[in-house]
Amino acid sequence: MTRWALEATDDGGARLVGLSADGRPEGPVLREPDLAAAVRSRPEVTRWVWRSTFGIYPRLLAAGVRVERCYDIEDAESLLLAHEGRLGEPRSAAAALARLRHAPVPPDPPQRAAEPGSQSSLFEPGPVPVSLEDLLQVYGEQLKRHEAAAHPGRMRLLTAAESAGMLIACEMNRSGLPWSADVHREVLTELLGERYAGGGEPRRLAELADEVSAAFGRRVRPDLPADVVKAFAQAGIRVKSTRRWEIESIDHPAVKPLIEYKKLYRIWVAHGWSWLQDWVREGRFRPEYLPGGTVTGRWVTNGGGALQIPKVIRRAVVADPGWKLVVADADQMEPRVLAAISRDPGLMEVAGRPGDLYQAVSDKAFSGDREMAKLAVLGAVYGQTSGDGLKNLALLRRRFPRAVAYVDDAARAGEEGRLVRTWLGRTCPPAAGSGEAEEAGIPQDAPEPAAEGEEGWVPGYASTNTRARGRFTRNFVVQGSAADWTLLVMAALRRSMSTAGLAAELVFFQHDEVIVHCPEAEAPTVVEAIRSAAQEANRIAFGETPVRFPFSTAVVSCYADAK
DNA sequence: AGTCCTCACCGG
DNA sequence: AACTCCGGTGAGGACT
Repeated sequence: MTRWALEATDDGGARLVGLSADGRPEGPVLREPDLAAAVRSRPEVTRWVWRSTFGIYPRLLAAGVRVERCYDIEDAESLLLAHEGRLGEPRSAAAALARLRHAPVPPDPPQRAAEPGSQSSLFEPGPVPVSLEDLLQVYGEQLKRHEAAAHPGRMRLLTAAESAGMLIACEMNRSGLPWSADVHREVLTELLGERYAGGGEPRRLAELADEVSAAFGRRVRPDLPADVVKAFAQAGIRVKSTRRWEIESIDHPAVKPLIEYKKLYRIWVAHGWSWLQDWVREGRFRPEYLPGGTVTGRWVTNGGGALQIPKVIRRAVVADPGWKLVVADADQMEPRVLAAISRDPGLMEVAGRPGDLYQAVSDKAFSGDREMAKLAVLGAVYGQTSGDGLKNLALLRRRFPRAVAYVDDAARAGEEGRLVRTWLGRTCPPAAGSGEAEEAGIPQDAPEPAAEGEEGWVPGYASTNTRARGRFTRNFVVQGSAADWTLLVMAALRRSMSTAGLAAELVFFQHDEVIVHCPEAEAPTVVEAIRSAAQEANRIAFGETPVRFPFSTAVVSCYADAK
């Protein structure tokens, strides 16, 4: 393993130095005039240590230089701070350095929102410059902090994996997802009808709005929930909201066109012609991926809604001529992850059988009722607390006691305000008094309300917010450990495709699903690479267990044909 | 005019 | 049968 530290200078050059095994500089800091050339001329370097992947790697990619591995100091700082339970401390390299020197800690620079078509990074370099020498102080300290983690080996794996994720995200941000604007427009016209001049609703939406109004006997705007609720009330039907699941069972002539309107309206506003205009250039949709953008470690995208592409719009994702899309998604990832992290013997055995996992669970505990088994498993993971879920959960607990105890423990830890960690050590911050955690989407304890006041409050039981936090941490250990695992899969897949010298590129990633764009001849190799990456990630993350992580793969020209 | 909130949909 | 977990998105409207 050859490691070098790298800093981009303002004039397009680089300062860089080789590192010893313990992360200390070996020899003098070199100065080179060209950043990309400095990296390209050192193919023996297997890991580049730098302040921020998003701050430097896009420049290398633009010059045609890819790197094998990296270590992202600011990302590692985030993960380490969370692991140490230090919620809300600034994560920048400058802040880390200031803490090291007991100096005033600068706040993080604000995040900039993505603009359509922009190639810029989410995190601009901070306002406080940090020299390469200072950066290496922070790096050395971070290496020590890994050793103080609950499981040092897993923590090292976590920061390495997420650094790999940063490389992959930059590469995907650059390559983009193959997108046929012509097919997209065909789909839109088919669904929505022609657009009227002036940018108003397309024909089909206008017709549906008229049908809704006719059914109510007065002018109703279907895109205004308050208007719809009022219209139903005047028709003698009380509804609390206009959500589809609430109104679809109502016997009223307005319901059918209303539901159709909502579905199409959504496509029009979120993935219509203006989306196409904003986000698709030269046959590629380029969202900005951000690894670890959520508390659980799932990625988010910034702009373009790449993780919410409606199924009907997937017809627009079309491979280049002579190329294919390899679409792969992990089968029942979350219960398999629960088996691996809880080490429940029964669930591991079930997750090691070939074939459908929910069927296997149902054969073992639910007399062959697959739907019931699936609901029970998902209920355990999501914290379902009512209805048939509870009854099914009892059955699940009898057959798979360790698995259910694992998520129950996570829920209790969350309710008690303790730190909760994924398998690799990504940490859910404890409940805190400030509003900071709540802004990050983590349910927080609130002051206990008066006993008489709150509906459903029972003396001696946890408050609504505490229970919400329990559900959150219950889900966190499974969803977050699954995110750990997929990160390792992505890293292994990227490396094996690169080692094999393929032209194949990762072009899409969505929680448990990945798309590789490759020349047709490479497709079988890519399919096999995905299979072995899943195996490798399984072994590295969880060690030797009977649990299997199969992927369903499809080699297609169009994403919509994958399922 | 700009900011924040609610609603309801999309995806996993 | 109910709408539990994690997010992004845009429109409309209330507010400053």
